[in-house]
Amino acid sequence: MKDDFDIKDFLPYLLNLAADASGLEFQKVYKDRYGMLRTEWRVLFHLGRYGDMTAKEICDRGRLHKTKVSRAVAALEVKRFLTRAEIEDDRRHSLLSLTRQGRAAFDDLTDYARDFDARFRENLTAKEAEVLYSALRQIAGLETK
Amino acid sequence: MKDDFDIKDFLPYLLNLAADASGLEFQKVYKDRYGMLRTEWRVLFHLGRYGDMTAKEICDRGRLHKTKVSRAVAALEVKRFLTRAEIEDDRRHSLLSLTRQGRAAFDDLTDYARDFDARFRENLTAKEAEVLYSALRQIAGLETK
DNA sequence: TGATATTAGTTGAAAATGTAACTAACAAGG
DNA sequence: CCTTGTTAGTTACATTTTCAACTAATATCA
Repeated sequence: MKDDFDIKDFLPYLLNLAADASGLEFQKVYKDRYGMLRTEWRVLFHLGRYGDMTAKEICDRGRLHKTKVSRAVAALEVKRFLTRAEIEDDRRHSLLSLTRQGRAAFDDLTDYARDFDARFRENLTAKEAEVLYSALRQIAGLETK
Repeated sequence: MKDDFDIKDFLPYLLNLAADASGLEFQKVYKDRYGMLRTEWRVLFHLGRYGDMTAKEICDRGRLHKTKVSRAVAALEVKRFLTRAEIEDDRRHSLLSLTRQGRAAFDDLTDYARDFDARFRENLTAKEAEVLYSALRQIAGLETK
């Protein structure tokens, strides 16, 4: 029959609902505690986890458009979560580093994220978690690692 | 160790990446073929699949905010994909119905969505698909059906 | 029945996002 | 060097989303 297809089984739709639902709780945390936007949290995370880098590197690693990163970096700078340092031999870009305050926020949010993820995994068997995460990575276009 | 947690394993992040990636191809279809926005497609789908209903019902079923639905309905009406009919005994709301054109767009897009989903499932075993879809439904807060 | 509350839907302003055009610095070939 | 092209990042503008306030219709209940 033709009308048996339901949007609730349509993968992109389901993924969107799940992404929205799962992100809500965490969003409240970085928003309420630090007044950050999603992109700001992502930029903060990349610097905290992988060390100082340029905006370009964040774009590439985080699959973020340069205008988004540019604005997030500017906002994080105003809020004193990061600083920029000119790079001597190429003044087109600069190296971004977390401030002490930025590092503290990163630690706090990362703790929260880790707990959140662990809590979620408790509802799954090891096998299920493996299937879920690996499928998501594949859909997201991340190498299966 | 403290720094072993990676954002790429963080569920909300992974879900967002996957949702974006999976939605891209389909977005092009409803956008290019029918000039629709995401919310417009969703509204169209609900009417096509579940029959005539009010904007309020679409909000509830689709978990959409009323302002989004209001604007989507207005846009779909302008494009002649749906019509409104006053409800006699309660003139606060009206019953929305697809036009012939709206129905045709629904059929076309639904065919596409069904194929898309089938194509994706080909990469998974039955067991894997079951785990993935059921986990997503759970995260999304949909009853396990 | 008349005051108050609730519901469906709309509208306007503010915030966020996406797109394209732009600047400044460097690179490369002649 | 000097024209042309590329790269990093910013800015401006249009489109979307979000939030709060609003209107109109109905419900509630003293």
